Amino acid sequence: MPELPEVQTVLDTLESRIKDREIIDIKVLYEPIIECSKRTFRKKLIGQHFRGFRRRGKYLLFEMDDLTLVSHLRMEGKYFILDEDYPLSKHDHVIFYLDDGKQLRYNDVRKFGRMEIIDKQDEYRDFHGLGPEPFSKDFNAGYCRKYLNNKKLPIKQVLLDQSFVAGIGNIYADEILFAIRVDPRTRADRLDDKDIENLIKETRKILKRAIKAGGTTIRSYTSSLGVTGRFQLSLNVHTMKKCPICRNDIKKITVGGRGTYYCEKCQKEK
DNA sequence: AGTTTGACCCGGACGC
DNA sequence: TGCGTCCGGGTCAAAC
Repeated sequence: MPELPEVQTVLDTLESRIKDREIIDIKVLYEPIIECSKRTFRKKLIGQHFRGFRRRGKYLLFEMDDLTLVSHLRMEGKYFILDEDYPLSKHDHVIFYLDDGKQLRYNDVRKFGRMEIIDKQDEYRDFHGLGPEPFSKDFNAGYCRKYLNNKKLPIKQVLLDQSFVAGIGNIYADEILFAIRVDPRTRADRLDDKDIENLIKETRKILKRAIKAGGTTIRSYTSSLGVTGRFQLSLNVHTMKKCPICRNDIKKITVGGRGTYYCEKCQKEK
């Protein structure tokens, strides 16, 4: 499931492939994907060009001439850039016909992804109640301390809360907590100043490393594989069998309804 | 009133 | 072959 680094990779890839292309037609094959009506969607977007490619949390923001097209991939959303004669997949839900003869196809097995159109001048700061970007200066020790102080939920659950910090999903939450040696079930308000400092530092380090790994994907990108943003992640705990540090078995538990991997030897509850 | 939980949307994967 | 169950990101309603 695409998290911040994957979304960034998808955006970078699409920018290199469709920047300044015009949408000359649109087919919506599965309507619930788009937040507005098919008519409105087509009317607003046909004739617009892909000018800017930005990200907010896990949202892709396509800045067009007069509006912004927002796309969320949720679980399995993917974009493909294909020739018009390429066979349609049963999971292709929205097709953008581009002025160079290519098609941008949105493909989503789970049909969980969503697209919406927003005004261009909308500020993305409060977008969908998202918290600060992990790389922004707003995501600092003071902010975290204040946010976590009155949270009794497991820290893992708070990391997944997009209003705390934007862009972290299940995989990176596990990796971040492993990196700072904190048990995922630890009450958020029990993290001390050192933990918080580590949390910020490791979050940035891990996401940055993943984005960098994504750059490799862009270079090796082929249209038939789709712009998935997926790449070989070097994971330490998530879906792992053995702890890379102490070689003990990695435990799998449920925290806040999510599958959670951790090492009971290396990650301590506070 | 603010915080936390849970249902929902889907279909592939997996177990029996 | 065929059921039933599980999984998950974000939203929203319900419960605490």
